[in-house]
Amino acid sequence: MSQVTLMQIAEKLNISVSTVSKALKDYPDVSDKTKGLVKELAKTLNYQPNAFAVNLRTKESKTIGLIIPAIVHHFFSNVIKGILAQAEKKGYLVIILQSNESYELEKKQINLLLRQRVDGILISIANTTRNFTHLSDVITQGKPLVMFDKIAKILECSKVVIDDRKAAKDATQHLIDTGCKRIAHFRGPLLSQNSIDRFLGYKEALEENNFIYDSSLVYICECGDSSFEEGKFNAKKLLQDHKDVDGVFINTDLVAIGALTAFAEMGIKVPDDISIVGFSNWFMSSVISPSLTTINQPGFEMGKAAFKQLHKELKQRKKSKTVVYEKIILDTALVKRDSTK
Amino acid sequence: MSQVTLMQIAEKLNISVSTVSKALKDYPDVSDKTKGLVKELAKTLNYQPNAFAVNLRTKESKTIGLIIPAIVHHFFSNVIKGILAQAEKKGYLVIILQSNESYELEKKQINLLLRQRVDGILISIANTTRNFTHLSDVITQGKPLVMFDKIAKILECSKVVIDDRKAAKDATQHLIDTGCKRIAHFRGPLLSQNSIDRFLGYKEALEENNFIYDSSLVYICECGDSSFEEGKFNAKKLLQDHKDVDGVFINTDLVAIGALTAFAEMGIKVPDDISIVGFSNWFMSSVISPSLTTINQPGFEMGKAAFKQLHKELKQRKKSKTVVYEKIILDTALVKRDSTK
DNA sequence: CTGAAAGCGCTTACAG
DNA sequence: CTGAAAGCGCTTACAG
Repeated sequence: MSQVTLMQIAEKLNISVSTVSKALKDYPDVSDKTKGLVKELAKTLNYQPNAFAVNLRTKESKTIGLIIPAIVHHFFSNVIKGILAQAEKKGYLVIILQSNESYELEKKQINLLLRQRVDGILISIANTTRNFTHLSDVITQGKPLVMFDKIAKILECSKVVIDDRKAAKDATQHLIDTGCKRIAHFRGPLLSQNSIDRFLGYKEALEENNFIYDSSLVYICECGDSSFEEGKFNAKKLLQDHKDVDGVFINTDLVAIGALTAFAEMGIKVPDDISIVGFSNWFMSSVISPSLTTINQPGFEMGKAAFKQLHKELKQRKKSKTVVYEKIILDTALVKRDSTK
Repeated sequence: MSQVTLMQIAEKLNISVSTVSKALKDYPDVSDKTKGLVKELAKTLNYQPNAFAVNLRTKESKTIGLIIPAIVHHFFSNVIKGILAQAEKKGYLVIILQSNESYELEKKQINLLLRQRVDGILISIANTTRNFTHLSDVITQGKPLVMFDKIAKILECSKVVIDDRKAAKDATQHLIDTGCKRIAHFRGPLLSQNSIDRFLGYKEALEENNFIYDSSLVYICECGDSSFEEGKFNAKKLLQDHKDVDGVFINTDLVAIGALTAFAEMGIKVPDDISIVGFSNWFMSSVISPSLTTINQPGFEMGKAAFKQLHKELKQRKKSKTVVYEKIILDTALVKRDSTK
């Protein structure tokens, strides 16, 4: 029923609490006989060390915090899965918070985690986050912080990312290789670092192939959030503005699927009239019709790598070694499907 | 840098630790002057109470555990979102674990959470869970447990669910109302409670409308996991076995989308040749073509309701009131789209 | 090989 | 109004 303590075991065995504690932890200076007795009784009483007391003594909780912009999101939920899988292996628990792409909330959540004394923090920052002092505070307090996917470039800490620019360049190059002559781009939120990098990759591909960059072909997300609706909206606008466009590279699969839907409604044939490449490789993209050519973004692997790096730093700090920040770049790949020729 | 303690504040102010503690918590028996001084200094030093010590004293951590079969899943990620939103409001943190539909893992995770001394547990059980002692242990230990969606009917605790049977009946009735004469059912895993209830709803609708129940029209999930592939597989099998089927009620949207894809590949027209109703209302179902008629399952609301109930029980226990278990049934609704006439 | 003691940082019943 | 003291349950350096 109520919780068994070291004290209770000690009393029943007529030995001291210290000896019980040491016996359970296999200290070499306890006799095998005592160890046997203690362990047996602990087992029959179903003794579980009180984590609160252990945490207070050892100053660590074997718990980390994770802040993520959105959970209902194919890519991010895969990242979470990767983090949980790896954390479980190493005996860590994960407290998850959703920032909802809000800087204010993110800041508050960092404080919550710090107050809870988590051992480290994993974060993918909100689109609206411009100020990073709440994050540098984490590092100043001596807690490891690892950023993934949506990172702050200027912050000194470990990061796990993909090469957005290169991936976007590959996507655009694929449109060029399959014969597109005039290629538009839906670029998502203006200030998101991923969006910026993907935009730059798009531009770079155009330049390398001697295409003229035309800023009127680049559509920004008006609504702030990269959504299905936005894809529909921009697709319609695109058709009004530019009748000659024959290819679009779209920032995110969800938006691409919105565009695909709008094109279908308007009788535009994909890929015959317009080719589309998305980004992320959501499951949905493989079952929509036409299925969507896209860039595979390895969410599960990213989650695993992020936790691994955090764990590495946790160990380095424990041994008072100098912590080495790393930037881990995961591979992306173009997944060719039916929305391109 | 390193953490400020009550002791440090007390020394700087030349008062006792007890007074500092009480001042910060606005005890009425501390002078306003002292309170002012303490609070001011606490603020400038950025004092944060050490959660480990507070937990040890108060025997609660304001943290709950959540075990869920899968995270990369539209419905469950919505539930998580609802839980986190509500937990945040009440000042609780949530440790999330994924059981992967494995009973063994689920059992281990319950123990992990118990050892961590979470204040309560929220769970949707694995399909493979037959034995519930790990769950009744939670209740025996005096910790509140609330189950949602995938519940164990025999366990005495609060539950938040939908009426799977009624919803399935509505789905089947819709097929009947739109003219289907011979209706198949893809029922998912044999032993999952939800699957059983949905199957019973299907059967009930048939009976009420004087349709003859034909068990050869019911397809079980062979692979154990309700997947896209399973939908494709069963759809093909269905066409081989029964040329006369003109409607299918499918257990889960993902499987239904698999079936939709297989039908498209084989030149079967939906809904002209066969009508389909899914279950869950995944986002995907609204963008696929033809869009899928389905049952809306309110994930976000379910998450909110589950946390609310847990919180209620937490408060009841704290006040030593008798805890009243509740069964909360949330409304579902048929969402008519293009896969039915 | 065993145990007494100190201490992690807080809360709260009690004394003054 | 303030403070000394006990205690939450554990860990570990130290003494014997």
